[in-house]
Amino acid sequence: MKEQLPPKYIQLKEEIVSWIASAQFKTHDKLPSENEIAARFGMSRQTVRQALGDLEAEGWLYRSQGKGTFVADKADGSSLKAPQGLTIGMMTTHISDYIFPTIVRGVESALRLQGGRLLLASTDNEKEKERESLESMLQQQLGGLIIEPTKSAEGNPNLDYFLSLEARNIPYVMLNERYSDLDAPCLKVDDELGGFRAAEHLAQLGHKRIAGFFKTDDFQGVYRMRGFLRCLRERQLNLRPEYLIRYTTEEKRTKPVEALASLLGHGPAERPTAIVCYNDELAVRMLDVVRGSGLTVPADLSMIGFDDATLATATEVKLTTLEHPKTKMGEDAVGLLIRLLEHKGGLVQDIVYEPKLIVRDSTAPAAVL
Amino acid sequence: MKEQLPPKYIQLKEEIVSWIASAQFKTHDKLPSENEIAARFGMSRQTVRQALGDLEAEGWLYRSQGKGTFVADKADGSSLKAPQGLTIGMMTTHISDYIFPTIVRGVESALRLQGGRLLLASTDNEKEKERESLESMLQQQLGGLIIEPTKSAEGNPNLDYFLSLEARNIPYVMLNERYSDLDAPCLKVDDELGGFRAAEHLAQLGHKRIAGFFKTDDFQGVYRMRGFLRCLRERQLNLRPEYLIRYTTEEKRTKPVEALASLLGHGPAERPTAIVCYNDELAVRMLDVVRGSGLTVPADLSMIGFDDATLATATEVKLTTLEHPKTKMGEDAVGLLIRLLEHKGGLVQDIVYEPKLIVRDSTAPAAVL
DNA sequence: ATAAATTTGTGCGTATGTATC
DNA sequence: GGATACATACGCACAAATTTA
Repeated sequence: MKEQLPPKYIQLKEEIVSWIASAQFKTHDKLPSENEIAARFGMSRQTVRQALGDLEAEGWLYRSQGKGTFVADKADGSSLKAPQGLTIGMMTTHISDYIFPTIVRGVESALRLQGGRLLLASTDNEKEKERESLESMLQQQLGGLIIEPTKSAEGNPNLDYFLSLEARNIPYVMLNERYSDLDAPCLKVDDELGGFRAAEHLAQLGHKRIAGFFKTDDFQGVYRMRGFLRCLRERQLNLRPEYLIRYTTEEKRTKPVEALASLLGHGPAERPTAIVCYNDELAVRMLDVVRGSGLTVPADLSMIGFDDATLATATEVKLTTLEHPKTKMGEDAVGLLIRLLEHKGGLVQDIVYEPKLIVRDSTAPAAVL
Repeated sequence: MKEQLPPKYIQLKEEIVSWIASAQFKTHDKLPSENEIAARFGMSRQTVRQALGDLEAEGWLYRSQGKGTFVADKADGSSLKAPQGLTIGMMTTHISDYIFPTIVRGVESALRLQGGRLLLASTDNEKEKERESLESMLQQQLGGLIIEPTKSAEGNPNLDYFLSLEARNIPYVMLNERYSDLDAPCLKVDDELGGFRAAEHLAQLGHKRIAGFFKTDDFQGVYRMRGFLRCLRERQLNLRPEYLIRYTTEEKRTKPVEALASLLGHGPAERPTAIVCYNDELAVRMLDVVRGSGLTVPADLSMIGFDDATLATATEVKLTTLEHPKTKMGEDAVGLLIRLLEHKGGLVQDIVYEPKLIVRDSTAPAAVL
């Protein structure tokens, strides 16, 4: 069985598109001449011309007799009217987990109203997958990109691709947090305020011994923790060191659960009377821990989560939580992108949502001592 | 002053466009062959090819190896040449709800491994939105389509779009159920078997009075109910008419809940000792009803759901349920599509998954009378 | 300012492969 | 199998626009 390779000119097209997608050649850069490409790839000039001709028709390049071949500016409609309709790319850390599907839903429905299409990819929080998906998406005619940054301590190895987006005048917005080295608008919840309001709610109910569990390998968790700590400080509530548990994504199924079990093992005068959980997903797991310790929520322990996930009302004790815009955030992201597309260059501002407290059954006044 | 004539291939393009504009050649008419045109206009076949190539890129013509060159249907904007890489469209009824995100996730990850892209749309179970999304997707160069049929009693008003897919040799597969008037492979769970196993499990635990709640405006629910009924019949368990509750999507938040509350209002000798719920989403809601009646699961009432959703373990009483392949189904859908793409025309078969019972805490032996 | 070199555009020739009928 | 039609690939020559020496 002979391996069927694609035709040479197709191979060359893919090669050249990858040059553009990876920002090796930016808008209005001059490509090597036809003869040079032919020599380099060991093909005839005619074959090169076929590839270049296709790419020109598809809007990737423009050519000028006597001058050369150049990378087209996809943004200005001169090259070619966008095939039809708008295609928006979206890259989220997780597709199926937690509140992310709800955000995607907002994006999709807002986009459909505009006659647009949604190209969806998941990074699974891995830089490598982010790179693969960026590369794949950039081979298309993208109208814009919505990206939820992949958390990483190692900086931003995919910066090239984002520069390529800018070079091609493709606008992009970020969700939940931003890459610090990129200057694009960001849609986020005021997590510091959320953390503060969570602690404030418990404090107003009379709780003194409040523990906090925060995932601190992303900014969301860090901000929620900051707001939490600020409230305790302002109210001059003492925070025992063992009442603040920080964990990473990898530890999320073990560390906070074990820590709470340990805390609840102490006597009634020692253990916390309320806890703040990084999000509802953790809070739901914590419910099991509390039950496992023979205690009940909220009588023995008040709990508060974040994000108002579906999970928060699936439980027996409906969770008090802080709301997250989810669907609206997705819709707003599309709206923002479209504004950026229309009058590009206009200055852009972040959209920050103020999280409201949703009081349900998992918080109650502290027992009077 | 010498008159400057346009290049030959431009002249030919104008000539051919005039043929189309004057309706000498109509949509899908076959043009003379390249050699014939070359001879007639006294130019080389290469020059003809250049003109035809341009016209094809501009959407006037389409060409088919071995058959000829034809006038394109300008109405469907499908004429532009493909960008690189594989783009798969997916249309699901709901993007954010329940188990659908997990299926999408399987599709996305399998596709990324192939260097492909996922174009996602939601129909929200509305034929109109399905049509919009199909139309939008068809403007792109699609490699294939994964569709979860939108339920409707009114047949399939979007049939022409699917026929258009077939005309363009774009393979598609269906999830969960099929449009009866379309002949495409389908990936589904054996819901009849699932319904049977659910009832069987309860029967083996000694339950005699088993109620069933099924959403019967889709085939999934109908099959689950059939399996449920078959088991009761085979075991000659009497089913009181009021123990079988059928409801529609619109009624899902009210009818089954009220029905269960009513059933549980009867005395211990009258009320059911076990219930089968259409899916885990309903089961979770039912848990609240049971608690509201002052009863406990599984001591007073055994419950079983379907699909092994995330919700099933978020509850205090972890739900016994029947598994659903979810991620694997998504991956398999991509694999099937790629097989169809490679040797299209090969006969294709449905993929049917056998649902396994997952026993957790919501089912227990019936109390001995 | 002119000429030479470079780069794309036009036009044609040949050969071979592959799909269709 | 043979004929036909389009697809791929390479070759050459010259024209036109632009840049460089």
